[in-house]
Amino acid sequence: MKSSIKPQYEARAKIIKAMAHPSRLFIIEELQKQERCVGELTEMIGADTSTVSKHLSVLKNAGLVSDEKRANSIYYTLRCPCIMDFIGCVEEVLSANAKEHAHILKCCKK
Amino acid sequence: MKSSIKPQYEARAKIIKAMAHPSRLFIIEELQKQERCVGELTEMIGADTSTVSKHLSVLKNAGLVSDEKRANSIYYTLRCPCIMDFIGCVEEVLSANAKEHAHILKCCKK
DNA sequence: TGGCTATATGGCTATATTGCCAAATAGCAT
DNA sequence: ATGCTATTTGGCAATATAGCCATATAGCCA
Repeated sequence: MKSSIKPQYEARAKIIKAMAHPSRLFIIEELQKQERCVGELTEMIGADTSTVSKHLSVLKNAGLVSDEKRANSIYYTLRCPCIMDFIGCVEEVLSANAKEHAHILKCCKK
Repeated sequence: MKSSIKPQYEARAKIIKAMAHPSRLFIIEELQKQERCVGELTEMIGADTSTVSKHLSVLKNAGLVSDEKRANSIYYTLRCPCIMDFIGCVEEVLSANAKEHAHILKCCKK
């Protein structure tokens, strides 16, 4: 890969990697509905607070969410709602995979 | 996170994780333009053939590409072009990040 | 068949990620 | 100031990923 374009792919990969975790996908989807503080997300996910906090810092570091201090909590917001379109595409892949799998099963059964 | 929906997030994360690597993003983008065999991609990326082959198997395993043997090469194709829309969204995030960074620099300079 | 080309796999090491606990920090309230 | 609540950070062990080399496999061709 030409070294001139490599950094661009690395930058993209960094963002995508930030989304590539079940809990972080959950957070993204939840924040698309409404802003949430760490405690709320922690309870929904059911992991240690420190774990959720670290997930949020990964998302923030990638620029996917932003945070705002209010009262004595920190509220997180999704910065780029277009990300949700992508989830739709991922679902398409999943259902295509499921369809193919069913097809293979059907063919082998006879 | 409710255990009933957890598998869904895991399935999505698996697909996204398959894309979360510079070389694999490069492959996805290249295959969107045209199908390619392992040797061609290997040369473009500039890594060991085995490395590229493993990247392709990750993408195939996630259902993102499919392969077809022809002559004495194996040609890979992108299965879900909608993935490219997502790259556009990632670019939006990147440029928003860059803009914010520039903004912060500007504010601190005075 | 035997050799050749293209691709995949096994094995290994280096590195990165995850998730918990414990401890630090920050801000509000008394 | 002191304590309380919310969040972050450091440290650690378990696991996963990346990339190379060497080796295996598969199909074409003489």
